Amino acid sequence: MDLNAIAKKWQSAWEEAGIFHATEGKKKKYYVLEMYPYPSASFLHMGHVRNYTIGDVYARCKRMQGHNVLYPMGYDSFGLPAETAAKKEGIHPLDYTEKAIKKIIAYQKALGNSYDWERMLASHDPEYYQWNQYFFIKLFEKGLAYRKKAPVNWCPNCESVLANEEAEGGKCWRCETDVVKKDLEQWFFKITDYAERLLADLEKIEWPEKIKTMQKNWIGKSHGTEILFEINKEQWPIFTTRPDTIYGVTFMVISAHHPRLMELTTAEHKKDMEAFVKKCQKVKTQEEIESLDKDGVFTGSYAINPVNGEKVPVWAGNFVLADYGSGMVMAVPAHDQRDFEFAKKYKIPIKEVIMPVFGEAHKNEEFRKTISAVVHRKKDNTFLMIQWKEFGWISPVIGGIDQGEDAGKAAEREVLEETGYKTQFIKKLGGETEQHFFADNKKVWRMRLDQAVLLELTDDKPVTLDKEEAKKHEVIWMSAEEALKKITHEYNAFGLLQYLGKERAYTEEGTLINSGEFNGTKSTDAIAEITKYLAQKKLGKKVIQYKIKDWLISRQRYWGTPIPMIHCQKCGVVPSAIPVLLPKNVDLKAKNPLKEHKEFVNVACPKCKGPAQRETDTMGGFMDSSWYFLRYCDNKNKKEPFSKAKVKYWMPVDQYIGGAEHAVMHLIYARFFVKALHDMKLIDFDEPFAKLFNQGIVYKDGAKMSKSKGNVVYQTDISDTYGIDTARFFLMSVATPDKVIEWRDDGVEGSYRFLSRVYALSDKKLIAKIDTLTQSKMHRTIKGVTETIDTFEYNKTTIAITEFVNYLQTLEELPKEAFTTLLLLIAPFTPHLAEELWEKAGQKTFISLASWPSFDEKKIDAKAEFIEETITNLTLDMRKVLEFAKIEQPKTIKIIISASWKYDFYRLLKKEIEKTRDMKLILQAVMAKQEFKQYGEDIAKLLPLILKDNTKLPSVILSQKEELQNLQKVSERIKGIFKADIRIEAAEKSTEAKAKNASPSKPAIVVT
RNA sequence: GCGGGGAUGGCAGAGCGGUCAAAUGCGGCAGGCUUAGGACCUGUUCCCUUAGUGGGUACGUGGGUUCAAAUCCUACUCCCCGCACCA
Repeated sequence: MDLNAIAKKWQSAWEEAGIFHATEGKKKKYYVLEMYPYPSASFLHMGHVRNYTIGDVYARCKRMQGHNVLYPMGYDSFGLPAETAAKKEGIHPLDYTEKAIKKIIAYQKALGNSYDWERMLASHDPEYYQWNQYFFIKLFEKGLAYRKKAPVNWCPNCESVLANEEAEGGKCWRCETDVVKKDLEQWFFKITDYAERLLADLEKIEWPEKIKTMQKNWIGKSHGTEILFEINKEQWPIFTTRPDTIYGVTFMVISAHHPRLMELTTAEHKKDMEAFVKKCQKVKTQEEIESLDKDGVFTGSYAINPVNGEKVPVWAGNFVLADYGSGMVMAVPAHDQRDFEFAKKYKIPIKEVIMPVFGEAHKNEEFRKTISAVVHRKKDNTFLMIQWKEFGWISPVIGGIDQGEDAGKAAEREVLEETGYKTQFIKKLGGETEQHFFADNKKVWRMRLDQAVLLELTDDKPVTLDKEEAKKHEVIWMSAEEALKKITHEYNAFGLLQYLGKERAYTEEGTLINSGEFNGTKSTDAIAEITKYLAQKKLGKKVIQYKIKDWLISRQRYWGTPIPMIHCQKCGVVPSAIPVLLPKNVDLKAKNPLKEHKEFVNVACPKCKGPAQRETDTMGGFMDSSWYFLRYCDNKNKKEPFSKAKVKYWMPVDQYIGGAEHAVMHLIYARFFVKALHDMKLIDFDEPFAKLFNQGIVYKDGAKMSKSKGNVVYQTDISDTYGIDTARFFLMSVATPDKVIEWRDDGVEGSYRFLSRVYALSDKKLIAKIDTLTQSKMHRTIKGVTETIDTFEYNKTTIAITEFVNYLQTLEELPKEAFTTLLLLIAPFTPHLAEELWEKAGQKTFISLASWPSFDEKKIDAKAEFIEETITNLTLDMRKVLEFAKIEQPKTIKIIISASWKYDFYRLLKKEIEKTRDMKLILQAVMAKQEFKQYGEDIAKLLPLILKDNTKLPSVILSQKEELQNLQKVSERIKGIFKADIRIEAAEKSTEAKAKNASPSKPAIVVT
């Protein structure tokens, strides 16, 4: 079996016959799409092989199931990697890219995927990117493309914009200069206009929940209130989700990147502020941002709190985002952790306005005066102290104490002493774990997150905490929630919380205090009430905020689609005629090659014909990938991006396949783009991808395969030795395709051996007739394969196929139908081998175009399979007995069927063996799965009785009648196997069974 | 910190209330075939005991629900993957 020769043979046969070319037709379409790759010039590794195979299996299966399948491939060929690689190797990006595409096509063809190569596209091709420009202008005309200032990475030394990759660590990749953020005019798409629809329409699509959640978080809808604060006689809006804390505002913070920051900065603070802003402008690495300390400078201005007229200082801070909300926040240090940290650092007052309370007891005035609780919060231990009037301080412990008794004990004591309370340590309670409790009373609370124990100590002896013991000591077990309710209701306790430690903010809900007329309101209610109050005074309103930002499309790079705009002094920004071709003869060493290219830049204004300049920014690559799936539908169209009719036929993509790393960027942009085109009436659907599948990554030595790490296994490493079909089959059989897998060389051999066994089957004699058993197994396999392919559970598919092959292997002669069915089922996985054997079996057509076999549930004959299984087991057992009895050729065979406990069966057997060495047969009837389901109810009824006797479950449940019938068939076969006479006798109930009274129902049926 | 997904035999990976000492593959062991090795075939592979029945311990840890739990609930621990100073 030369799998490489076979692969070559069929790959050229397919290509010659052009069988994977899809044309629009009447058949039901199915669009399978893999995310188009960046054309790298290096070999494909096993990760690529896996990704592409996942799609190909699906596409092939759908094609065989009678769909008109569109399965194209193309290349995301614009972008920084080509530019960098080209610079490194001194070749032009165009030449580099085209060479790379040629290479990758060759590698991909060697995979044997059923791509329609005629629909290939590459985004750097003017035939493609001119339509980017077309759409750009469309979006511009719709007001969805606009220009505004935005920060870019800027190297002051090179005077050049840097890509994020070039500014890693905040240093320029060329000169190591510190990179700064600089505001430049940039192009944006107004994706924010679509935020709500992008969120709502997630309901419409079948995507992994994980991706949907990521998109939801990315869009980040939040309901809140916009509140106007007066600063220097001017109203400044801020956004908050916690208007209930407005009385606790002790300062304001404006973002260091806020465009109007300087307006608020008074002369005396100007110098400090400028230094601060400069400091904030430095590009930070991710780690730096994470560990960044709150930092700020006072502006010198004051804001007036609209609800109480309080004057609070306005600070500039590094932790406030300029482009979320209004770039300024009201700071409530008592109830927001960030504000808290800032306030601590700059010694700004902290004013508490939310009081944590539990239950409703706080509404009772009397308890307010007499009962209080203290929460002491430290970084890791939280203690709740409750004082109630009859008992004094009680210290329940919430969490933490088991891990570090000493720390817990010390901290707790500290709290108690701080409150002026004399503590008494009650020694450990409980069994193995040391647990500490404090109390001076006859009641002790112990609390751990979800449970609380109230111990009523009748004397000073420690009590254990297990339930039985607890009962004796009147210990009450309850959930924390219940316990708190009990405190507030039954014991009339009430928590007035203060933060003794002042180490962190209280961000939970509670009741308002120090909040004027809103005192006593629940904080959750206060959100609405205060918003309403502000709205009435025209000082605030309810608003919805999204985290999603407009899509920055501009790149200050050469290798991308030129933005088709012209800047004219007179007419402003004017769309250019298209296509605007990317000039090839540029100085690639220049800081910005397009800007230096005079003929490109200097043009006449399309409106006034006066001198004007072309936009030199290019579009980011996500523009290309936002509509390439539409272009596949009509990739040769020279007049328009696509014909509406063709797109209408093929779109939306039925099954999209790609990595989860695109969860937010590409997958949101494409959805936005399609919605925008839909609104322009260019297409009639508004979601591009009906179903999405995320494949898992292939790891090796604990890391993702990558050239730089040197842990790459290339396509050819495996295919040279074992053939590409082996690689495909192996990769699909290791795990479900969405799982991360670790590459291991040894498994491949197993797959190769398996394919060899499939190949060996083709040497068996094919017969026309098919027996019921084979037929049953066949239909079972078809069913399993069909269902598991559909849900991408390919590893189960391969198992179903393997089991079928194992069975077929046992047959002397192969029913042709079974064999061809096997080939059809395996064809999506190992298409070349399948074609070869298909041909060998005398078929004239391509298996790739053959019809998928259908299954008939009725043909799955559980009984036949049951009998077969019985015989197999029986034969094995018999052989063992024969060996044991040292008898070669038995004269008679006595069959004993146990329909009952193994115990009884083997007693009988033993007896038989002792009685006569002529006994030649053991039969152990094995209960099939179906039978169990069928008789499950009866078993359930019997169970309590059986269990009373401590007896094992019956191993066989069969009706007597059915059993006898099956037995006849079994005996025939056994007779053949052992070439002996067979006698079947009714068996008597074993004496042992009787003696043990193993079961009240018929325990054993012995037929001899 | 927030959100999502996990933890199963030497390894990978199914199972998701009774047929479970747990599919399948890899690896290990023994036997057959071979001059030998490889390939292939057969058996075996948690522990104790057996010719066979039998018993014990097991699906991250602790509790719970159930006649019955790898499977359901609950808490904890650890791992992975996203997002992250979003007010």
